[in-house]
Amino acid sequence: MINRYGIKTSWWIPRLRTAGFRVTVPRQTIFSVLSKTDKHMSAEDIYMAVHKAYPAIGLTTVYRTLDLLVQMGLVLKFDFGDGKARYELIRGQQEELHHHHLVCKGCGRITDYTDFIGEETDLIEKVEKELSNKYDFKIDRHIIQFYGLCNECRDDKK
Amino acid sequence: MINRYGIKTSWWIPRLRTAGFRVTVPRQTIFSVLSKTDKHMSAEDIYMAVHKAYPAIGLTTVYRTLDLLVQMGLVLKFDFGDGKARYELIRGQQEELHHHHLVCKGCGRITDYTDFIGEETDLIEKVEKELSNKYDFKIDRHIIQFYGLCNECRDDKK
DNA sequence: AACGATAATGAAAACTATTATCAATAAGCG
DNA sequence: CGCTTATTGATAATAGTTTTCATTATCGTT
Repeated sequence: MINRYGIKTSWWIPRLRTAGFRVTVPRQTIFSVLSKTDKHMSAEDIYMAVHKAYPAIGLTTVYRTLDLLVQMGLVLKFDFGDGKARYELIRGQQEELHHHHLVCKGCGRITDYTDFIGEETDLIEKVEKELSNKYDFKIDRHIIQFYGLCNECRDDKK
Repeated sequence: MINRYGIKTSWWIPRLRTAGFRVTVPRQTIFSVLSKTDKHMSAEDIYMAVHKAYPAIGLTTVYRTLDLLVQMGLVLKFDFGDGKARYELIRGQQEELHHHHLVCKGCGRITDYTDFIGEETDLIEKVEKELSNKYDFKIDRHIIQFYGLCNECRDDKK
């Protein structure tokens, strides 16, 4: 379905409404950009993409909307050490809990991986449980990131 | 041994010299601060500690020296999501490769843990190997962090 | 011990990502 | 359609870090 602004309505709209927020053009546009990519975009990236469709939308609003989406639990915010935050739409429950990355230090390319997640998940859960006990911590989130060089950024390939 | 500035000489001094760098008062002072703590200090923290002994040492030099130490592989730089980098002296080889953290989102307290590292290490190595193959990535570093609330920052303790 | 080349330093300015301010705009209810 | 007020966009402000550049200090040589 298309609304009066020519933006496709989405399942998250009712969630916005229910939470007492207004459904606005910027919010729909930003969500739409996130929903159409598998990239790990920065606020600036998203701003530029959004800008193409609606040049009037400002960077401030992009930041505010991203915060909102993170608060609502629809988007994950990551830091890969290059000084800017990256945002990624959550597409499934499993993905929310175990979302691990492979980061190329050369080109900055980020790869989500879901392989070996089963084994990892088991161990992570065990470690979380034991750490919680030993250090009396209530753990609710973890980050696992591998850093290295992708094939494009290596020159050891003869 | 104590040098002419009253600073204890340290094993890393020869490494500095060998790498062609000069041994200076700021560098020794900064290294000394890092070597005497088990905290995860920010550049500002280190600057303030260093400032007590040598008020003339500037923040810029602290940043530069920390970069140098990271480049030399003597210090690890971490990001725990509060907008400032943290630095930690590497004390052993094992520590360099598997250095995992527990971060309290309330007070920001950071705990190094070495428990379960054995099991973790095995799995991490396996995952690294398989990811390297599958995605043709050369992995040389990883980050594992657990986020939650420590006992002090929880109020569910009756 | 003094000299001299130049690496290292410190103060200040510049930079970058992000956040706060505030008047103008527009969503959604009646 | 109009009213209330959440939301927006432009701008300024902030915080951590980096760059610039003239001054200082290290260390091999005298």
